[in-house]
Amino acid sequence: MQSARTRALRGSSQTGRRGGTTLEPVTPAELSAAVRTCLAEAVAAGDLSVPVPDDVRVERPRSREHGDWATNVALQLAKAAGVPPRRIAEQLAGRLAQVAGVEKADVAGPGFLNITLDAAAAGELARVVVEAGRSYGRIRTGAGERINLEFVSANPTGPLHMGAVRWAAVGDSLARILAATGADVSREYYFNDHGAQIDRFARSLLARAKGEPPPEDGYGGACITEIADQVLARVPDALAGEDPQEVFRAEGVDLMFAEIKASLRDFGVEFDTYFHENDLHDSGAVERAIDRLREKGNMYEADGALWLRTTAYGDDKDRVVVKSDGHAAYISGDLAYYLDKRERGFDRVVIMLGADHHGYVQRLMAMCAAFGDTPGVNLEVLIGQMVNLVQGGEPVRMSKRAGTGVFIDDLVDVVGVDAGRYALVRSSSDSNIDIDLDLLSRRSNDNPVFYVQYAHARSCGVSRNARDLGVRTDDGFDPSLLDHPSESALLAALGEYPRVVAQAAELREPHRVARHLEALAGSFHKWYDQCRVSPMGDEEVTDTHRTRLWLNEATRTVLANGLGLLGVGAPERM
RNA sequence: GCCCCCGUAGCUCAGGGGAUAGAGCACCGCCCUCCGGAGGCGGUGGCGCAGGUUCGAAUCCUGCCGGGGGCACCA
Repeated sequence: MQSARTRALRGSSQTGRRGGTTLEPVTPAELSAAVRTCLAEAVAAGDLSVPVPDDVRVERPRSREHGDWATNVALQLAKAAGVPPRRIAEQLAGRLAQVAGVEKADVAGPGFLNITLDAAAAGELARVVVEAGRSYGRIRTGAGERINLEFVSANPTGPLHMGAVRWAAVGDSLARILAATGADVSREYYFNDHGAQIDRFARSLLARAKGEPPPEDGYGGACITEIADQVLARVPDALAGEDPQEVFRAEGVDLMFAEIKASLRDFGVEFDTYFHENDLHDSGAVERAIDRLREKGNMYEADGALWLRTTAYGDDKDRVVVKSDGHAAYISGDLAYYLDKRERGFDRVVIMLGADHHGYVQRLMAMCAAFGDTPGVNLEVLIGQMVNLVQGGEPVRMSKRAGTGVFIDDLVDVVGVDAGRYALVRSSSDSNIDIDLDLLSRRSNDNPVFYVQYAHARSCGVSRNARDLGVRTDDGFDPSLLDHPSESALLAALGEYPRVVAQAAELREPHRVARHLEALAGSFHKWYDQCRVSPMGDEEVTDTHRTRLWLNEATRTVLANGLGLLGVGAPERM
């Protein structure tokens, strides 16, 4: 009987399993659809009178005893329908048990529906994953969206400190995840080369070149010395010219920017566009944005300054756009920049900012509305919390002014790109995170990236070994043989992966991918410990070996795809 | 004073209303006769406090306490 089922599955696969009308539910999404269909049938048959939800959540229960998958849909519907939850669940259970591939459906507790798939249906997922390969986990939930994702955008007055590095890791990963949902994503760096802090930077360089102490409001540190020296090397008579500060400004910003770009590239982060703030002021874009807002009736003059009426859109006070001295205020650049992005065709303008800028969110949203756009849709501002440096349990103060702190290249030098990126991306951006300098300097392996990377390397090793011993995936795939509890758990983790990607994209939370990979790696290590892929000694190669090799390949695929979304390498050996 | 984020195991952090709250590190004890022990198994140990909503709250709401970050005609 089992072999008949297996043959049927193989047959259906060859004729295009995914195109069939009587699909066995293999992925959680398919199972969810099956539950919904059963519900609709029960309603149509008059056995139940409840609204049928568009989406039924099917989840992996915490405990194995509760089956492979579970849904609380009966509990959700009970109140509105005025029907006891267990009765709804019982109706569903009866119908669901008839669905091909479902071994049993049990009602538990107040009205949970616990579903157990037969091993063949669950194991079929291994084939789905392997055949999809790199595209497993690439979904279509974001198809058609044009997203401009701006992140880092640090001022070119020094190297990138840990806070900026966090956004480099998180932003780049988010871009990869959004792209995996089918969205057209453009990475952008707003290069702030206009305004007073650049003047301070220039004065600081000039002072250092002259051997004078840094200006009161200026920057210090080794970096300033380096840049000043490089400017002098590039322009030997920089101090002799008519406007030495201008030379140091232009050359210094140029050098600093090149250094930042190089560091980011070494960190695996490349931007599609580096946008210079100066261009907005030079091109007349600022004036155009102001004109646009004036047409909308949102500008007014008072006290010799030009104001944007942001209070009309939820801000707590109006904002000065052109100061009474005639200079453009900082926000003027943001007005023009936002308009520019929209005119370049982006539906969604997403900006990642550190918590020290959160007070700016309200006026940005007001600005978006003042243009006639919809805040939260056309403009989204993601606020991430700060990185704290800790040494010996004590906080370490960072100061850009003084040139102290830990910078991107320091991190890469000490722990490498993979461990650095992973450590920064595995936590929610809503949390402050602590980076312990002692841990970094000890080069210890307690970064969970190794746990995940090792799982990938191990699966590569398993694959190499099995193939050396003559195990092939060409034939012999019999998913009903994947019936060990550790295989069921591993298959479940593989099956959840696409939804994790979708959720990470929707919530803009890349850490969910990292956490899921850790869970997947855990399931894999357990499986490895309990189920051999390669034959032992002079043992014959059987379908069990071959089928397990499929599962091994499927795991390796998902680990590699997931690490790819984090911008972390998936080594074949460690 | 007002606004945002956080408070979960000794430490660093997960847990977008669900069943017995998890992982890594640290600590204790096991597993090397075969696919890599950077692993597996077992143990110790926790939701800041008080109310509320709910059949059900770490999760949602309110207040308090504690930590972090903000509240410019600075950028």
